[in-house]
Amino acid sequence: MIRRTHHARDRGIPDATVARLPLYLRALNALAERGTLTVSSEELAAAAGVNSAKVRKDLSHLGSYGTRGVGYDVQYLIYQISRELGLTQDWAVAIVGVGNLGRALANYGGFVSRGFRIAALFDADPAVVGERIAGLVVEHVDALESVIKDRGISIVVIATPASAAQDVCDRVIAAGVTSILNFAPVVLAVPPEVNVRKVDLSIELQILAFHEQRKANGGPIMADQWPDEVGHVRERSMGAGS
Amino acid sequence: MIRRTHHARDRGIPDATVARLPLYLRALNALAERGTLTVSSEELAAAAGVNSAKVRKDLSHLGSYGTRGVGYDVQYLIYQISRELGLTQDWAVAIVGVGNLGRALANYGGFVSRGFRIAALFDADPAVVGERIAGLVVEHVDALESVIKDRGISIVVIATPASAAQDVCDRVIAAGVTSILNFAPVVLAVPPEVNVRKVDLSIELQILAFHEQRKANGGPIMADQWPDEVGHVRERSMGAGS
DNA sequence: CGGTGTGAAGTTGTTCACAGCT
DNA sequence: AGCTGTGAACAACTTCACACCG
Repeated sequence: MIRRTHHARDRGIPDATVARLPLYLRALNALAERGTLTVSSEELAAAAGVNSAKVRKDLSHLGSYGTRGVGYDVQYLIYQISRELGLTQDWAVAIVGVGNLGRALANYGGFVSRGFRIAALFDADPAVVGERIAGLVVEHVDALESVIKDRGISIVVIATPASAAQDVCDRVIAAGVTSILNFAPVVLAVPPEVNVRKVDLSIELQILAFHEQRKANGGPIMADQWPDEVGHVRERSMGAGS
Repeated sequence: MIRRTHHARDRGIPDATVARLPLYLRALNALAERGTLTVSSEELAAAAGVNSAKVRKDLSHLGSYGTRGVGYDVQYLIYQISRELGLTQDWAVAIVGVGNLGRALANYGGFVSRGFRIAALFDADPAVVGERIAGLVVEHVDALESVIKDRGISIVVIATPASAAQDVCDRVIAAGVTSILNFAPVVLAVPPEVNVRKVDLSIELQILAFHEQRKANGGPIMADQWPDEVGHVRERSMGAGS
């Protein structure tokens, strides 16, 4: 299936490590701004909220960029991580779906700050098309394919309603996009070479609720029954043949 | 012994499983709406985008709710997962920071749909305080503590600028909140009994960029040097030896 | 038969602890 | 002395494969 094992060159960076590199990068940028020149794994770990052994192992996957007895050169490490993440080039990003969330994303400074440039906004609603947001004119989603090709867009953010997401997804993939950030609450079906990351607000809340509930009722086992009026019995209800 | 599974009884559901339950729940709701009565692990797996063995193992952590040879009763499973996640009660949620993102969250229907009720909006900007959004009047952040207590708010969403996030975090924790969903791009420092989940838009993009870059340059090793000359000559290999 | 529930094997990620470099 | 880099132990998660049941 999805195996990312090419006979390991230096380039076999574990997913878990990749997910933490942006965190280190942010911490390093903060340190750099304060004029810090070098940082130990211990300090970087504290700033990123992880364990120091993890920092050292993560960074060792990029190469030996530290100095024993001293630590890591902040600027050098920023450069190496940026390069590894591909942030030394800039990426043209399109946002599809300019509702509340799409607008928030378009106006979100954090995107632009590193390597990412929002190059197009799309919506299907004629009332929204033509509107100017964050310096861009919203285009009709009909133009998706041509704009993606013309502007070299390589990452697409889907911020449409759930019902439109799969269709948009299919179209951008057909247009050659292989990296998608999906905010719609659906599981997108994509071919294996396409990379999808998902951000789902309500799932995050549900996970919090789980832990909150567990904290609340110290552990007693709750009644394992339906509310009475439902009157459900396990063995039934599937009797009907097709 | 920093063991997450402290004195838990048989209800020790793995984190990875908890994170997938909302996914199953959504898939099951979709099935229920189409009138489906039972579902096999294979079908549910397809709908949730995971492997079927994973579905069975995940569900087995909740109890034996399937029927061999048949599958799972959709309604019954919806109820059990909802109960496990704590969605049979409803949770009062506050959003702090009513910028673009905060507004989008306040208006996002997905929250309200299951168990979550947005009970307060806060901002520090006097120009925003008093504004009516999604049926709620934005309150000044000064009222944070009292409103949290009065309305029984148990989950707080932080959608402030990075600079304000830690302060807001400290205050809501002091007011008794132990579940936080953080959208600000900072690592929040919290005591161990507090649960923080983080959603970071720019980190997701950076992870995508990493994979996109790797796809682009099939595998050749790139120049491993500073643009200028920093003179770090790479000298690797000879790793093990002990 | 068809499909769940689950030991066991396999994989990935985390943490420890220390050798070895600066 | 101090701190990195890393084998090795450990822990978590995933997948397999099959006994068992309806």
